[in-house]
Amino acid sequence: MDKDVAVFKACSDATRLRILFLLTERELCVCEIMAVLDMPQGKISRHLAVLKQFGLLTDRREGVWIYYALATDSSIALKYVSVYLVSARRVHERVQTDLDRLRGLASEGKICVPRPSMALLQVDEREDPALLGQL
Amino acid sequence: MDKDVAVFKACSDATRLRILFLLTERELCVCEIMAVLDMPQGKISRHLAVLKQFGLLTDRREGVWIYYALATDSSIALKYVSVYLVSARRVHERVQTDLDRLRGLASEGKICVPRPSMALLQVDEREDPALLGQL
DNA sequence: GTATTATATATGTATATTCGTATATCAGGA
DNA sequence: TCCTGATATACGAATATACATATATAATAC
Repeated sequence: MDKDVAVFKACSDATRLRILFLLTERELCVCEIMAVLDMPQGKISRHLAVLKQFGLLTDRREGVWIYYALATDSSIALKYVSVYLVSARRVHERVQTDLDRLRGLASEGKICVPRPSMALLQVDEREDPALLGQL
Repeated sequence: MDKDVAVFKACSDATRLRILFLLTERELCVCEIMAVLDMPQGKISRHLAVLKQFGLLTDRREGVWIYYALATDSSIALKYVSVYLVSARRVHERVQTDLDRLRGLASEGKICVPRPSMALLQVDEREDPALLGQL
C-alpha cells in the first residue's frame, strides 16, 4: 500500500502532473519539458527525480540527452493513474495547451531533436469512455 | 486540473487511503473508523475533513453520528481513484486486515450501531479485471 | 587536454503537512 | 437546565515539501 501512497504523492503536485500528461504523448528529454512548461532546469530535474524515485518514470540516456518515459507495472495505483492520464488529457485545458505547445515547438525544431513517438502506454484514448461506462 | 491534484493529494497519506478503502465497504461514522484503525478521534476527524474538503467524501448526520461515504463525480481523477479503490481492496494485506476488523467489530456490536450497507460506489469488484484488460 | 551543452544535485529559505494535546460544539436524554 | 457521548477544531512542535540559486557531473566536440 505504501507504493500506492507514493504514486499518489507523486501526482499531488501540479507541475509533476503536467509532466506526466506530457509523457503520455511520447518520451521526452529534460530540455523539451523545460521548453514546454517554461520552467527552470533545476526545477524540472528535481520533479523528474521524484517521479522516478516513486516508480512512475523510467529514463534512458542517449548521448547527452536523457529521455524520460512513463513506467508501467511498478504498482497497482500506477495502472489506474496511467488510464486516468490517457483519458483526462483531452479534458483539461492546461494539458491541451501544453500538448499543443510541445507539438508546435517540436515541429519548428526549437527543442533539441524531435524523437519518434515511443510512448510506453499503449492505451487508445478513444476507448476510454468504455472504461468508466459502469460508473 | 487543480481538482485532480487535490484528489491525488488527498490520497497521498496512508491513513487517508486506509479510510477510503474502508468506505468502499459501506458508509461509516467516525467512531467506527476510530475503532478499526485504532487511532485518536482528533486525528480521524482531521483526515475526514481533508477528504471532504477535497471532494472525496460526503457526510450526513443521523442523530449524534455523522456518516461519511465516498463521493462521486466531483472530479475526473476521483472516478479513476474510485475504480482503483474497489479493485485494489483485495490486494493489500493492510486493507484486508482493516476490513476484517471492521466486520468483526461490527458483528460483535462493539462499535456504535451497525448500519446497513449503503456504499455509494456501485462497482462490482469481480468486474474489475476487465477494466485493465488492455494494459 | 579545454569548452560547451545537457542534466543532476546541494544549500538555504519559505511554506505546508502531520501529529498530540487540549478545547469547543452539537445533539439527545435525564 | 445540566450532563454525556460524538464529533470538530485550535494550537504548537516536528517534519516534509517546493522553490530559487548556485554548483557539480557527464558526454561530446574540438
